[in-house]
Amino acid sequence: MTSGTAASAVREPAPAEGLRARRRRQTRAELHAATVRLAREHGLEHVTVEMISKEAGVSPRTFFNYFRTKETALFAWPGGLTEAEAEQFVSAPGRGPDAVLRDLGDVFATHVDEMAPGAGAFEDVLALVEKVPSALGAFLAECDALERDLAGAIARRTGDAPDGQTVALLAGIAMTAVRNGLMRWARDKQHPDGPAASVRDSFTALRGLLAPAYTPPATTEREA
Amino acid sequence: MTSGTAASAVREPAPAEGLRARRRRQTRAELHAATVRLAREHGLEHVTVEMISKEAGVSPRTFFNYFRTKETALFAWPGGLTEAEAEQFVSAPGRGPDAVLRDLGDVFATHVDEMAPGAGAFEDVLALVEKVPSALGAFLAECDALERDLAGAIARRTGDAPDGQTVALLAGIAMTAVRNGLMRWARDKQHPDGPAASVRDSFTALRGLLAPAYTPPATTEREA
DNA sequence: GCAAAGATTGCAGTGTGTGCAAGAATCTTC
DNA sequence: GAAGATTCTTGCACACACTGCAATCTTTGC
Repeated sequence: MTSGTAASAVREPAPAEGLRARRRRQTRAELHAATVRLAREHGLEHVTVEMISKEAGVSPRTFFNYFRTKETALFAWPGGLTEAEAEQFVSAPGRGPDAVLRDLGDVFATHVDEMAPGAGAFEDVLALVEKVPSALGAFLAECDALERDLAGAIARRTGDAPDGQTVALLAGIAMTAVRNGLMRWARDKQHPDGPAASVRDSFTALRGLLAPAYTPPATTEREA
Repeated sequence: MTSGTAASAVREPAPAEGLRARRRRQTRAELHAATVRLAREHGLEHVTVEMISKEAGVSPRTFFNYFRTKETALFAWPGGLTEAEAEQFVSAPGRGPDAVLRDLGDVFATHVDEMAPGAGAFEDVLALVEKVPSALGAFLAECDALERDLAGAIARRTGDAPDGQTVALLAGIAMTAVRNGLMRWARDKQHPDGPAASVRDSFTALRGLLAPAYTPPATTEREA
């Protein structure tokens, strides 16, 4: 898959991404995939870095050029949101908490959707997070990094200082909803529609919880 | 410090706590203290389990009978709230989100206050959490455990199911405020009153954020 | 082409974390 | 109080995680 057939420059003049960067991205993805696959099969505690790197076709030493630990290799989602996702969110109208949370629900729902195409591996990773303490720590650290990114985006949208208290709290609350949605889905599988629906559900519940006076109008509708 | 002078049984009939449990609790505390002290002095990455155990007067092997890793030894706060704290919170009046969050602010403010008597070590540990990735993971995992405990208490108070969505979200939001208060205090040292005041502040900001229609009475001195 | 920059790898070495079994301290029961 | 059951400590051995260094090879920029 994705192999051979060096496509002659038809539509891809490789603008800023050299061959080097491409390969690097690829081996990283391969290491991640190998980690998840093996953890799924044998349980993370019985998977060694040696196995992973062999499975991915690189040396054990190389593994550590890509991931600090076995656990961090479980999570491949990029450091934060896409350029596009962030831009869309930032430039959306409304800067009150409710509007921000509404849009964040959308953003993360689509984000999760794109992130879990097969969803098979995603599911297993989340199950692992609940089971293995070290995996939990890595997962939460990853969430924390995402939260910081998120705070930046929120600040850009509301015009607040990036390190302000309000911004940080909003980001934290949003990530709480994301985690809640993901974990509930992984545990109860109560949303056959997939994790994205579960995340969206958590955001809805969150907004309902926060402003009982408001009771936002049935979601769905975009405010001008 | 804390050495010698085996106090003859004057006022301590040791009702339900045997000598064994007492010693166990003590060496645990000593290992924790040694870890923090050494990490503060040399930086966590340069502290080995061997150093810690030597400092605490036990064998390296014994260290692992108490803590799974070096990092977890940084955090000594017990698994959750005190019996008393929990009881008081559970039986307080009001079961809406705002009332719950208000009381949780109080609970955690006092909890943090009791936890950080000297506050010297506490401060360093939080600074470490921001600096060392592995420490961050351990810290967040610890917070997660506390969050689960908290969910139980909230459920007892509101009468909801302990694993319900609303309960989980409330607990997550509350822990977000706690973390925010602690980290902001450790970073900016903007609250000379100590971490408890900072945590309280975060809860106030959170409640103000959630229900803008409410605008809880006063308590805010400053605005961003 | 050629030189700078970057990636992979082997090797050696430190440190983490676990299973096991022997020994010492504490608790139980009579 | 003394024997016996628990529990804690510790040393030992071992697998594995992770790092620094230096050699080698590939990509890149000129």
